[in-house]
Amino acid sequence: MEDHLAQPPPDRAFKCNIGPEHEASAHCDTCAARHIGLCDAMIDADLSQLATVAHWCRIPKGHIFLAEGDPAQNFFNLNRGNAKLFKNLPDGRRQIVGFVAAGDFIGLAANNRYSFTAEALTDVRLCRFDRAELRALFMEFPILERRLLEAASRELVVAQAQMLLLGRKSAMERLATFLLNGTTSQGSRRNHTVVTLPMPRSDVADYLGLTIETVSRTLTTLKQRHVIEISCDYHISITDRLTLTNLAAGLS
Amino acid sequence: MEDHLAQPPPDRAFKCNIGPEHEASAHCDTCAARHIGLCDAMIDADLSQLATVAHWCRIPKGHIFLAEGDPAQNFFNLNRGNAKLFKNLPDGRRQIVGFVAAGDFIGLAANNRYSFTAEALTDVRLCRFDRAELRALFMEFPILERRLLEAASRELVVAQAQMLLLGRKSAMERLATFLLNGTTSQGSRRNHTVVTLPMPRSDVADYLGLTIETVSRTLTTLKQRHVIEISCDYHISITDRLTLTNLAAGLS
DNA sequence: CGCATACTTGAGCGAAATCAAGGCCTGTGG
DNA sequence: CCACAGGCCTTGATTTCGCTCAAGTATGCG
Repeated sequence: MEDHLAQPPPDRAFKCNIGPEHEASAHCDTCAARHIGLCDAMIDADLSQLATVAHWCRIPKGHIFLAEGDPAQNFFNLNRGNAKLFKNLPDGRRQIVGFVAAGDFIGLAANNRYSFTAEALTDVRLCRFDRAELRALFMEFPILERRLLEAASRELVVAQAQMLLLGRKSAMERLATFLLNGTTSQGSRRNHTVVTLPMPRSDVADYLGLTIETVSRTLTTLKQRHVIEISCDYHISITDRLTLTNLAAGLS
Repeated sequence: MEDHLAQPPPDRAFKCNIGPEHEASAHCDTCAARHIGLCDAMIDADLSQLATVAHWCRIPKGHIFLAEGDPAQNFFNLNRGNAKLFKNLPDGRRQIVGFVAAGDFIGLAANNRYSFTAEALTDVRLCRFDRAELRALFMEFPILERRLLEAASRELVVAQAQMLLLGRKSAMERLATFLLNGTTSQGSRRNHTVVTLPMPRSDVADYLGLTIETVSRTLTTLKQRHVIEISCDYHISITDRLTLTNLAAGLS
């Protein structure tokens, strides 16, 4: 009956990797320019100014680089790889609140302290921005703020769709929705679209508010109904998109 | 088996109330200045410029003033009253993604089209801003964008907490969390805090991803355990905050 | 080879949904 | 004034979907 709530997750010793000792060496100009999504807007501006506040770092797979409750000092832009963002309950239950891919920002949803923990799903490269320094830069390049506002708006839309999923959809509807979402970003041809999951079943379960057993059983059912095919655990091909779409909306 | 998804909700005829015919009459200077939360920041600026793009309107209780799927042309700041924001599934299942009170923005979570429907819980007064006009104003007052970014960040934090609730918490934990959240904004003294719910049980259920029966049963249990007292349906007083806090975290 | 990790499958259970009935309040109309 | 209808809430009985517990299988690695 002890209070686990305020405790940091177990294996965040790695956090030192984005501490001062690793970052003084190399500012990431290309990353800063390319991945903060401002190439076009700042084409005439002095990009070196942005580069001065951007520091790159690499996070190995499985490591936590940002913990719920920590002071929100940094702001990240994921450059390469995938990461998951999650919240925990004292007894270990976990909810993944989002997955991030290349180009995504991490830390928008932070005022004083981070509201979630971030863990690398693959080896990850990211740009770190000090929030205070970035804020100073906002003065000079207000367009920066606009981009972040747009990103936050998109995240809010996604979050609301996820609330509908978690609050009202059945296990089958959740899986169908999840699989379809995985295709939109990766060339959505009619049929035989391949969804690549960069995460194990346990993360799918924690994202959809289910258990791994239910995820597994539901995927098996979809397989038996010839809606999907599972080549290996991380590659699922959609063979009947129409049925999957109907299932996602709860129409069958 | 028809497609209800794209259809607007039934009773949004009222939307005309925020159409051109009602708004030419009175620009809401005080509202624009006071409620966009910029008094301090724009103290030296020409507030009339903001007022030129702000139009007030009144929405009677129960009416929908913004529908999921509609082009996101406007942006609102709620001035008085309460509203609920929700998403529907084709078969009628509903998820409330948020409640808004005085001072809150509506429409941050919109890129091209609104991602939810908004309905007045009480008589509502709000400021409407045309997004295009507002965007022009951003050029002059970049601080505006900063405020919106901060608001969006806060909303994201709340949304993520709600995902944890919907995905992983039990009915009792959901209700306890909900009641406690209701107190933070309204003077949270130790005990005997009164939570005023501006919405019926059905909305609580739709917000927490439960049925009205489960909400009712759970509240009854809390009453029987002397954790809360229900004077009337819309006024719940918390008599044992410690127990409620433990219940919210799943500790008992 | 043994072990660990991840996934699948089955049996049984339980929390919340569903179905159904009844109470309480408000407003309306005879 | 009462009768009645319609919301809204509560309570009870039953069902069900997904969870828990428990094997069992496949794959990768030292």
